[in-house]
Amino acid sequence: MTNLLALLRSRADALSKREAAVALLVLADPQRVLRLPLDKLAAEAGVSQPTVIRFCRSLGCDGLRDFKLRLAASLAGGVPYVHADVAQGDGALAYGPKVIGAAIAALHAVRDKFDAATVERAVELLASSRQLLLFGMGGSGPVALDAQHKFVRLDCPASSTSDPLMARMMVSVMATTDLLLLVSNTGRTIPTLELAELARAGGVKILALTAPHSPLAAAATIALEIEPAEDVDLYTPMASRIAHLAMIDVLATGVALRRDTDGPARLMRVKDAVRSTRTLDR
Amino acid sequence: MTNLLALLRSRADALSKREAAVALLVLADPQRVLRLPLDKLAAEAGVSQPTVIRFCRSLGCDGLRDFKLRLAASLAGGVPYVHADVAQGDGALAYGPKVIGAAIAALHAVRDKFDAATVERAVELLASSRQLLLFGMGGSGPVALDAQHKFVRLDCPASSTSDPLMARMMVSVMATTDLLLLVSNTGRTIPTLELAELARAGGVKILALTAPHSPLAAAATIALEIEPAEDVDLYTPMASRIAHLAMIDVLATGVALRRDTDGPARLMRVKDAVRSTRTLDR
DNA sequence: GCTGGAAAGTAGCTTTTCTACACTTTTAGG
DNA sequence: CCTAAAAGTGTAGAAAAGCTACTTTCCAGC
Repeated sequence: MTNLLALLRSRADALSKREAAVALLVLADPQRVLRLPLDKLAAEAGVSQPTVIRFCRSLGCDGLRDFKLRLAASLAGGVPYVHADVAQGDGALAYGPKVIGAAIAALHAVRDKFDAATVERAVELLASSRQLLLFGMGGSGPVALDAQHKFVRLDCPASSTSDPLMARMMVSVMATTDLLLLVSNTGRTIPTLELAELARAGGVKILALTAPHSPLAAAATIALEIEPAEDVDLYTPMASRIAHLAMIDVLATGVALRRDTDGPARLMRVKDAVRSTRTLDR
Repeated sequence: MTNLLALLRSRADALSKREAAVALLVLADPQRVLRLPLDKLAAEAGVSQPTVIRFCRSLGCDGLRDFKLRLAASLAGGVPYVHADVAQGDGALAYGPKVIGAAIAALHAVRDKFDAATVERAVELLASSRQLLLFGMGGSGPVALDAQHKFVRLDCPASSTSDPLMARMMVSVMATTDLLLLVSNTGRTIPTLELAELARAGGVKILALTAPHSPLAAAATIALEIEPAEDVDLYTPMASRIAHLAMIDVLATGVALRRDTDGPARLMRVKDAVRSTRTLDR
């Protein structure tokens, strides 16, 4: 299901003269077209009713009804968050939704390219390892830390660090039943790659959350590949880091589900342990 | 323009018995409902045609036509990511998109409730402070760390910690031109609240990223409020944490734009500094 | 200028949606 | 416990919207 408006723009010249008149009307004010019935629509475009129907069919719709539904779907969310780069003059009202939109787009991309088989294997690996070491530098540091937080909640012994030296020490004493989870947006961060090498030498399995076709992806036992969305727009930093976090969520969920019998109870226990640090007064 | 499916879920109990039957049908298979005409729809739900119409009106729509258009809009993006709780038997193919969908929904919520005025003020505050201290505990720790990473990139001196004691020491020596950014999902974490108190006593301004109507929101100079989505579903942890991160992105973007003249150049410089840690081979 | 075919329009028909009104069930008050 | 109002639900038929068969118009190539 492609975006109808995008389709319309791209195929506008493949339409006949009168049909193009309808297209013009649609592009001018799509919201309005949704409310207009066939006869008014035809009148406004200066064409006959069947021409409007034919226009819909030319776009691959069943009829006007179907066309309107698809148009509504294309219009959802108000502002299309494709191609909405932040610009110099933007106020908060402009750049806020744009930045959030970029994050949403990144998540959509992850969902569309979601590779269930690989995730299953990754969860398998996570659930069966004795302990976890999480490592990420720079922007990936918080991601590793977040993952630690999640896995500890699920009763998987997990440590995280952003210090390459510390990480090397920890990896050097890891057993083959342990797992190293490496996070790197580019998959080309040298200390991370060196760490992967060290782990391989010691027979420690590696799960990588990184860019496809990167050196890190190649070095990993299992690679969860996420297309980096950086550098597209200087002002929309790190949309792909949100994608990484979402993937961590997915993994944690998978692990939680594997421990199915007492999984919920375990989570509850962790929640209870945290509760006493909260106040209830208003 | 709210999401119709979300609205339907929330107001499901305000409907009459027969109308609820229609609601059930819609929730069970929204895509199908779009294609069904009134009579079949009524038949499937086991109610009369006017009941279906009344159901639509109860939801604030003009009629069935309008209802369908809105439903189509709500469904845009393929899988309906409301009402998609992770269940025990789910495989990766099922829970993956659900978890990601929950994150997307959280971001949509942030975008819909986006308060530009407050963000403008927050950016103003951030841009004009001498230095920044970021604090968050538990799940908010990584968020604070991430924010530090972002603001340092933008040449705002920023530190972050999850250690309350350390934070207290740092706050006690902060000047009134400094800013304390507190992150707390619930807004009820006691150490965070105590830290806020300490800051207030010292005249240090507080920017809070937290739940609306929470004690922390009340204690802050400026509160960026984000509805916590936790506890709704045990297996979808921390969707609201992604919302927090997105808000950090927005703030960082705002600050970057304020430094408009040499903002891009500055960002470039940071990118260059990082580049030498990367390998290009392969 | 004629002809074949594509594009557009006319008019009427079907489907779909909606409304007016009647009946039933529930609720509140005496 | 009965009654009356109110809310909920259904029946039937009117109104609107969408669609199709067929006719007319336009245009390119012979």
